[in-house]
Amino acid sequence: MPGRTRRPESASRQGNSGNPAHEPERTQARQSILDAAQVLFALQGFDATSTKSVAQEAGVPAGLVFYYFTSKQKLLEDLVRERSFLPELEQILRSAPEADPKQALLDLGRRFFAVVTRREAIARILVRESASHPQVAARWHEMRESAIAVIAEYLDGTVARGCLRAVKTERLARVFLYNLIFVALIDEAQDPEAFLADMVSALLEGALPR
Amino acid sequence: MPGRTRRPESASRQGNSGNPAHEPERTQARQSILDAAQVLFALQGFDATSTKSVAQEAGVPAGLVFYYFTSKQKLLEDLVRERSFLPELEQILRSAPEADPKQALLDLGRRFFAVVTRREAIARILVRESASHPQVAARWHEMRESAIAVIAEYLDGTVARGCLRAVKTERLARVFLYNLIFVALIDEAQDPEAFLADMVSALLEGALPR
Amino acid sequence: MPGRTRRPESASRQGNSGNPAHEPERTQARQSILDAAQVLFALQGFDATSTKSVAQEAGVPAGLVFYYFTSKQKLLEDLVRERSFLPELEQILRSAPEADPKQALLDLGRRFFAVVTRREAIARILVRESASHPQVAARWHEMRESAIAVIAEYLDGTVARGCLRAVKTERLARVFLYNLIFVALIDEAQDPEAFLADMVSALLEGALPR
Amino acid sequence: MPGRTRRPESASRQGNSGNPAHEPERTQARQSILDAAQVLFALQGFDATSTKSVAQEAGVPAGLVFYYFTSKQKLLEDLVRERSFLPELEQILRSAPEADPKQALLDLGRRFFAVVTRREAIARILVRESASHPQVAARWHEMRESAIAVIAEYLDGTVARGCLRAVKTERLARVFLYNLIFVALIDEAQDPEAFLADMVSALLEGALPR
DNA sequence: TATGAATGAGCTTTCATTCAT
DNA sequence: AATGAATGAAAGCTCATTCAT
Repeated sequence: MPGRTRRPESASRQGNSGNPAHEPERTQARQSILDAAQVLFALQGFDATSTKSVAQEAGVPAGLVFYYFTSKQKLLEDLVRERSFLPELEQILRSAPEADPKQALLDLGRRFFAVVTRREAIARILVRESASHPQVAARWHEMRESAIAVIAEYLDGTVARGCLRAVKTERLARVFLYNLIFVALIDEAQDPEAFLADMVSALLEGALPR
Repeated sequence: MPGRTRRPESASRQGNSGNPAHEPERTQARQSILDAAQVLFALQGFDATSTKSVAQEAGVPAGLVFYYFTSKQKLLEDLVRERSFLPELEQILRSAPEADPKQALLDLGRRFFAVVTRREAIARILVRESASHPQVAARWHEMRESAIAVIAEYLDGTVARGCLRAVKTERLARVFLYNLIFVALIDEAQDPEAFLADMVSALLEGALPR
Repeated sequence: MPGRTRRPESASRQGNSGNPAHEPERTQARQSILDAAQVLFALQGFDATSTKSVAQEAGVPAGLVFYYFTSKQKLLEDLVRERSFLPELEQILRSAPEADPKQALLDLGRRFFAVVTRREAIARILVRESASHPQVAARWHEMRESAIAVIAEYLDGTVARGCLRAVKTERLARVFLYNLIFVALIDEAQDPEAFLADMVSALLEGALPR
Repeated sequence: MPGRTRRPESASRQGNSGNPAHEPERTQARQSILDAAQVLFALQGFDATSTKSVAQEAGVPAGLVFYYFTSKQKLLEDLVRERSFLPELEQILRSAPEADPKQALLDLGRRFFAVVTRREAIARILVRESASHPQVAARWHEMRESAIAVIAEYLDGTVARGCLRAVKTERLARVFLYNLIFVALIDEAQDPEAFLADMVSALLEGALPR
């Protein structure tokens, strides 16, 4: 299981090249540790993952974990800080088409699923460790609220254009996102696409007879 | 903090009388251990709670935990099995009034919040430990699906009476419940009552212009 | 080096028999750990002695050290508390003969050397670890002051009987004890008996011409 | 707290000019390390002080400690060798006035206290680490014996001048010094000046009735 | 000459679990 | 049926030391 060659999504995500290589964030070994921690914390949980197993999975000596991160706790915090997918999420939600609301919401939902799928490990860590780690909870909260703000902003525009009634857009965005999160990370039995379609219909059309 | 006399909600919940009193399930000490585990697992998480601290909080000798539950793992499983609030939840959701849909959904939501608040510890354990413990995940899943079934059943009646359009009631119930769970157990910053009102409006009236 | 059978000075020192054997202080294993700690701390110092080596030298499993003493620090504190030789020292200093002052002081000195030699390990620990451990420093201080008080008390009697000039007896006792301690525990190159004789002469007769 | 610019008493103490400036002993960084080690070893003890913290306190890169001293052990040995205050002590004890014995001893005592106070850190290291480090013990022993020799030499002169009885001057000097050391470095509760006065009186006048 | 990243052995401590009584 | 003393594996973390540059 410990693989020396696999490194999922770290190197590619860094776009800022050109700075001196001795910036700690750029060390190969450090990234390997973050990669390993990401996988193992998501899979087994923070408490059930030993720092030794992280080092092993990363293919580095055990002492290096503490050399780079000081403590296991800080490893987690640095992980959720540096591997946050909030920028990615905001960017992808912002580029929503100005199409009709239904298509737009479906599109937003699919983009959300895409990001969460790509960054599933870190997303699961956020959900799971929030209960024990205030710092993680803060990130998790920030991420939700930011996403809701972006979605609400889009809805505001739609309302302004007369395509939507003057509903409480923040609340609508919240309900929308809660359901996306639930399906993506908590209730895994649901088919995301089908659920998304039905949810969007429900939210747009309402259940009351017209 | 460890109290010898406090035993919140255990004894009263057992309705099965008639069986021999020396059945282990009915032992006072056993119940104390479950009570303590419930509180500590919810507060600190399963991994971060030692069996010793459970025994201490329960006011029983340390060996008794393993006498009654064989292993820490089994203590958790027995806990979520015996302290399930599914019956309570089903009963309270079933007694929904036949009033108009809006009032009914608001009522259902409030009842749900009431049950979850009363059984908060066990609810948090279900959410938190699902990721690591398939047995817990199964209970957690069963609980959601059962509640959704009850709510959908009610909605079916409403549709039959012509008070609601012929929507996919199971999906509507699911969206409804997901949001309740999210607000009750995950996003604690939200005011449940206000959120509930807006969510119900959204689901019933739809966002599209009429 | 680890000996299973050697247990220097513990069992013999306990005179209070008759109490239930499950008093922790009386456990054989616990005493073995204290014995081992006493030897190793004296020999290598507290910091340089691992709890594992203490357990090994005591012939008990490593976990037992923490079962009985909670922490390495507490092991040291319990050690200097339970193995204090203050009572022994006070008793032996009190039984000073009423003979002439010179013989009495020589006698006191020899008794002191005898006690310190018999309890050398713990005495060295007191001296050595005082710098880092306030609790040990407190014991060490208490021991000195108590011994000084006993000696001064004797000198007071001698002064009252006219055998000594009305000197500051507490100071004289202090000077006397400081030298004894120095020779017994710090400057090991000195021959105690010869040093004692000369010191007593000096203190009694004075260096000034008469 | 770690100061880059503070360097208490090192540079000034080196009187040996004329040798090539690139002798390691004269490096600024090397002296900073010795300064830091002196402070930290005295404060926390050798074992409890990490080489990293020494480098940090000295404001030099961690690797430099081993570059200059090879090992932590050797750092200690070089420290007590190079920072010995024996020359200082001998010089100051030698310049004793030829006044009457009482004044002379009081003066010697005060000078001793002055030197030890000024070089307190190194003095504490000598006392504390002697038990574990033979090399340190040797220095500590040498220092005592040298001081005793100087004092005894003075006393010999006094005896020759008829100001003192023909006592064993080496022994008298030893008792005198032991007490000074004890008060200066071990029993910190004592007021040095008052203790000194009483001790000198005791040693000169004797306790026996005249 | 000087540096700081890297290493791994070893430390203290915790804890689920066992078992004699 | 019930207990708590006992165990040892494993955890997080520290640190003297090395070495490529």
